[in-house]
Formats: sequence, C-alpha cells, structure tokens
Amino acid sequence: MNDDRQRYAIHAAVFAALANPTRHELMHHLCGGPRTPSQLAELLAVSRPNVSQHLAVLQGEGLVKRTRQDGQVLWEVVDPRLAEACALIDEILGHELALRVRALEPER
Amino acid sequence: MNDDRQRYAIHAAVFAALANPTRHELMHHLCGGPRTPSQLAELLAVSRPNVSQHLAVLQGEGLVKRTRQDGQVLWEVVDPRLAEACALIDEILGHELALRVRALEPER
DNA sequence: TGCCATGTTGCGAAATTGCGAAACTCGGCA
DNA sequence: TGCCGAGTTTCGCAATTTCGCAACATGGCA
Repeated sequence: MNDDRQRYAIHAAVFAALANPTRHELMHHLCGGPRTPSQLAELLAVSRPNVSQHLAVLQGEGLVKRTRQDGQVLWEVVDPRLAEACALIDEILGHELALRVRALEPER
Repeated sequence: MNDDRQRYAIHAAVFAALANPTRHELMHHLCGGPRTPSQLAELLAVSRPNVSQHLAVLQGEGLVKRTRQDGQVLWEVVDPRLAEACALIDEILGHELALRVRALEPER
C-alpha cells in the first residue's frame, strides 16, 4: 500500500524527466546514437549549459549515461528499448496527438 | 523542423500530465474502471477539490473523460490501451525501477 | 608553461506547479 | 421553495522548475 505510493512517486519522476520539450528532444536525438553536448546544443539551438543541465536530469532518472571516447564526452541512452517505448506511446496516443499537432488552436 | 518542435512540446505535455504521483495513481485506479471523484478521493486519501484539479489536468491532455450515469459523475480513461502502455514502460524500465523501489524499502 | 575549446556548476529572476481553504454550481428531495 | 451533498472553481501562498549568465574545471596543443 505504502509501497505502491513510493512506486507511483518513482514512476512519476521518470515521466517528469521526459515532461520537458527540450529533454524530450534530447532523448529523441540520443536514441539515434551517442552525441556530444556541443552537437546537442547546436541541434536543439539551446545553450550548452542548458544541455548539460537537462542531461543531468535525465541521468538522475537513469535514462542516459555519460561516456568518454577519444578525449570527447559522449552521452547515450542507457537502454535502446526506450526508443521503442516512445514509439509505442506515439502509436497509442498517435491519433489525438496528430490531430492536436495539426489543429493548433481552433478550439478547446 | 518547427513542426517537430511543436510535436515535442505536445508530447512532453502528455508526459507532464503523468509526471505527478497523485495523477499517476489516479490513472492507475481509473484503468481498473470508471470511478466517481469521491471514490477516488477516498482511495488516494486526498481532498475532493484536489482530485478534481488533477482530473482536469488529465482531461486537458485527453487522457480521461467525464460521463454522467444515474445522476452521478463518473470519470474513465479515454483509451484502455493506456494501461498497456504504462505496463510496457514498467517492463522496459522495470529493472532499474524495481531496484530503486527496493533500495528505498528493504522489504515488501 | 600558457592558451583555447569543451563541459559543467552555481546563482538569481521569472514562470509554473501543487495544495488547502473558501466559495460557487448543480441535482435531488421533502 | 429551501436544504443538502457531490462536484468544481477560484484564490493565495509555498515550493519547484527553467533559463541566462558568469564562473569554474578539464583536456589537448603549441
């Protein structure tokens, strides 16, 4: 019972890590392979400090990890299946999400 | 490009709706079938106004919907497959999450 | 050694979130 | 009509998040 409460909290924390557009986009790019902070900063058009901060949040939830190769810092997703999970959520919520992307503000 | 940006924002908003322990628990209970706000308030041990607020957030992201039956208000999940999606994420992140739950509470 | 590019961390301001308390809406019923 | 309970909305405040900016850390190279 109380154990469930903690489970919900931990689970929610993982979702919170992906509840930010910038972090969501970071994960998307990282699912395509390891990237350096500078590459990510350029891809997302945000500052490098900002990238580092968001990567730290994702790392804190165990979604990405930092490696070093040839003297440069590389960040990568911990489990490639995370990409599959995102794709599946896309599929399940696809209809409504697609509709909302298409209709940016008509009503609601 | 810019379309992707909006897509990330909308997608992140859906995750944000599930990025709160109370809302996460609400979704869990609602996946088991329709419930009234009063039932939910008692199940989660939170105030009824609080339940209404969280339900409004979930509704805003198109995850739950409100119906009326026999004079009482019932809330239910829009798509039952949402439960499957949550289960799948559990499975993919299961290892680390289970470890973290265990780390917090040695016994269950 | 000093210089430079790359990464990270600390800090303050603005914006957002979460929740309790109070107020309001609505249906049923005597 | 008035009352009552269920449900929702509003308001105020504390806590958190986000981001830009500055400072600090680190590795390669002349």
